[in-house]
Amino acid sequence: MKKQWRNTKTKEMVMDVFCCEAGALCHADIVQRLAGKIDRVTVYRILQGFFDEGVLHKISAENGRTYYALCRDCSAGQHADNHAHFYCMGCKTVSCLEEVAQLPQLPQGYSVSEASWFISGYCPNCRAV
Amino acid sequence: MKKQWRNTKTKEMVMDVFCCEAGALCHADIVQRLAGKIDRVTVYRILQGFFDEGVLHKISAENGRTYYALCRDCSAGQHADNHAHFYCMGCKTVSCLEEVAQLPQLPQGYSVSEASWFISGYCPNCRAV
DNA sequence: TTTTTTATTGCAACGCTATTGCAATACCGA
DNA sequence: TCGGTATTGCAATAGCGTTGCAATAAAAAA
Repeated sequence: MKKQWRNTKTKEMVMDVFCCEAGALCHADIVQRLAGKIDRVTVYRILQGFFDEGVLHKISAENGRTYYALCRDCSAGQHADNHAHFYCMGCKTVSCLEEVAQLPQLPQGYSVSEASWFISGYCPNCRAV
Repeated sequence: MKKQWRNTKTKEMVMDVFCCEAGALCHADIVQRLAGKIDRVTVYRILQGFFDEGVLHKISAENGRTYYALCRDCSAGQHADNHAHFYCMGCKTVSCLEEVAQLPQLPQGYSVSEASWFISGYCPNCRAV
């Protein structure tokens, strides 16, 4: 049986952080922005919860950290996380590249459950400097 | 100044493991196969060393672990690691899909330093079961 | 071959990200 | 308002990887 979802102040705070931010955020980002207000373990659980609800999507970065970003183009129920994610080595941020989306063409016999496309480099801003 | 590369028994053992294996291996895989013969820290350093030499390429899996695989299609000096990597949820192995290779088409202004394409699902063997 | 130089190894301790158990607290429906 | 239960905070633990250092061994020099 699925757990009942409950709205709480802590969840609201975390969601606010995401709404004020353009890119993707990792656990440490959230904790830092809400320093002293929420326990770090709670942040882990809330992020996982939002992910389970389909509100955030999850991005495993090369640095071992997990980033989360608001789902924008996800149609009701369907979780469309098939776009690329970009890590800028200049400003050290992770962002979604909605434009870069591609489903892989696998050899015969394979079945795909998830695909992630992770790119690192410099974003237009940092490259110019 | 670059360090001098030295051939040792331990490195040979690690390389043998890769040569006997089709897919990619993570640190724990190597340690397990060489249980009691090499220290775990040494394995980390040897893997990093082989990577620096361009003999192995590195794969960051979604599970947070780092896998390594022999470079096969890499022409001299050039490290061509632009193919996709596949994690089979059945046999829990990581393999290289040399056939699935694609350079990302990024929006104007971005510069790419690295790109990784990670797919999980079921391989032909495990799917059939 | 013997000596010298220095890369490499093993061991112990540490760092970072994330998870689990549990008692106390706060939501939400009745 | 009340009661069941999801949620929170705290402490402890787990997993993967790194660092420091003394001892060892490979390759170059004598």
